[in-house]
Amino acid sequence: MELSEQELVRRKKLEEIKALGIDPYPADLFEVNANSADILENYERNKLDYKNISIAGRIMVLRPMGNAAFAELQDARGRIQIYVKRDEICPGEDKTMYNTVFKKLIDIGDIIGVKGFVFTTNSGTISIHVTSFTLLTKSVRPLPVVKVDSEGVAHDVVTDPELRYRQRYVDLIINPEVRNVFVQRTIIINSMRNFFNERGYLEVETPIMQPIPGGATARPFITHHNTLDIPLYLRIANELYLKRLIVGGFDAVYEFAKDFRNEGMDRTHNPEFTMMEIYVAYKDYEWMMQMTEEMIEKIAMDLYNTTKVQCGDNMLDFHRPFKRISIYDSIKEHTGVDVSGMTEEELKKVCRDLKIEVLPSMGRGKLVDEIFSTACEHHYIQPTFITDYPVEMSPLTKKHRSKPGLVERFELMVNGKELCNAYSELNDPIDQRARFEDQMKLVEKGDDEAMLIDNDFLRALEYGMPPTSGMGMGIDRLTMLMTNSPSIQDVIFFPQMRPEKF
RNA sequence: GACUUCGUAGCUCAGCUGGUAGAGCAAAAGACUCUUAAUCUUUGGGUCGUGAGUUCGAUCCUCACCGGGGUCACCA
Repeated sequence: MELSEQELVRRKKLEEIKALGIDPYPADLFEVNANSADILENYERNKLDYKNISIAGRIMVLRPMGNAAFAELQDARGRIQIYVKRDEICPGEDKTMYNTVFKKLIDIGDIIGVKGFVFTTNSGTISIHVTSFTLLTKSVRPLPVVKVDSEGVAHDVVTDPELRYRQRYVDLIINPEVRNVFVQRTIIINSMRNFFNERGYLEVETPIMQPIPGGATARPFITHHNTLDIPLYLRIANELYLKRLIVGGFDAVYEFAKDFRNEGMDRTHNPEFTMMEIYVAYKDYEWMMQMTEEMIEKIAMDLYNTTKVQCGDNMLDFHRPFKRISIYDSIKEHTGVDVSGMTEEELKKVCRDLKIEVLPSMGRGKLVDEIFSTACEHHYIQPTFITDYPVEMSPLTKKHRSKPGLVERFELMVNGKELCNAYSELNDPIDQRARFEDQMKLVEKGDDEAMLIDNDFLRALEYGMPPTSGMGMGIDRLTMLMTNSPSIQDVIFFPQMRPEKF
């Protein structure tokens, strides 16, 4: 690997630092008793508390001016200006620490610790007057420099997605709003977790490697266990395992699950993604709809203290209750066609009229799903529950209590996209076996994503699962909505990419 | 997987109907003890993504490949 001019210079500085007897990567802890945000917020009110502070961070800007210098230090909470005066840090005859170490050997990107006191400069900037500093880490690779002018306009912002996603650490250092998106992601997850825990629901963990990939229709990743000498699949969902736990007697379980689907990647799909699934016994999908809207409203409040969230050009409002419409009514509303009583052939004609490609492997359920996706889905900007799907596209869902041919299922649409999927869970083991067998027929027709029979799951249902409602929500997509991020890559720290060549 | 578009200094970007490249920041040397996109003087830094072809000559045109983005397909 050939080094650039600047990398060579920094390595040379590293040697000079060592030659001066300074360890560029010291082992000693550096005691920190302050942070940038706290100082900027509270110094004016509480000046006495900031006479003797110790703070550490990365140097982002250097403004040397002869025998004094200003610099900006970035810590986990923000940035603060420091003021380094030669005769202050070098009170004696030996001015090496300032003239050589600080002015010549310290670079943008280096991590230092400083001790001193807070003051306000003549031009009104709260700053740290440094009395001593310690090099904590020498950086040997030049950091992209983004400068912000007095009007707050950033210059030379690094927007190159390749650099941002491959070197997320750099993205996080130089683009402060990126950190915030990920902090908000964690707030969302914590908000959800608190919501469930307050209700006494149990957070659990279930297998990621599964012998039969079930609970969803998707192509799985396959791996191999050497000792057992069997194929194992990375889970596409954890639904069937959580339901086994309901059979086992837990009355409410949930899991934030990493799921894996071996399919295309785009702005809304990453091969590994996070899904929250929850199952609550003795409830139905009507109850689950209410819980879902309550939970999402709370998440918005926890994030922004309002139910209104800007997302692209749309102002979303998560104020309860959300609108509800059945999938057939929705199709009727947006196409003028009543598909509720149609046969497979009639549905295929509707698809062709809407210029939807019809494949032989498509059954009734798939056709209705295609019609809805094409003609209706994008209309639902404000949160809307779509309810009562055809039985053919919902093999794990209980048949509707009053509408023949339908199941008790809802999906929540927001900003024209599906955000969650939920239903009254099918707990009739005989019916469940028949549904699996129908899925096998789809497999024979060429549908390589249809579900496989899970005999152990059926055995569990035979022991009896109480009436249960379950719901799954895409955490990445929820975070995209809530943080106004147009790409899933902006809400996953390390999105999947083709390996880089070095 | 298909189509489309992009790849020039550490970073952000110019450039050329084809004559082997410029700026700002960053870097180096010097000046400067309240700067804040600090300023001033000087200097260095590039096999123009990789490979092939066309041409007297390619960063520019053609093809292939590598990597990224977008649209579509598949899906959540």
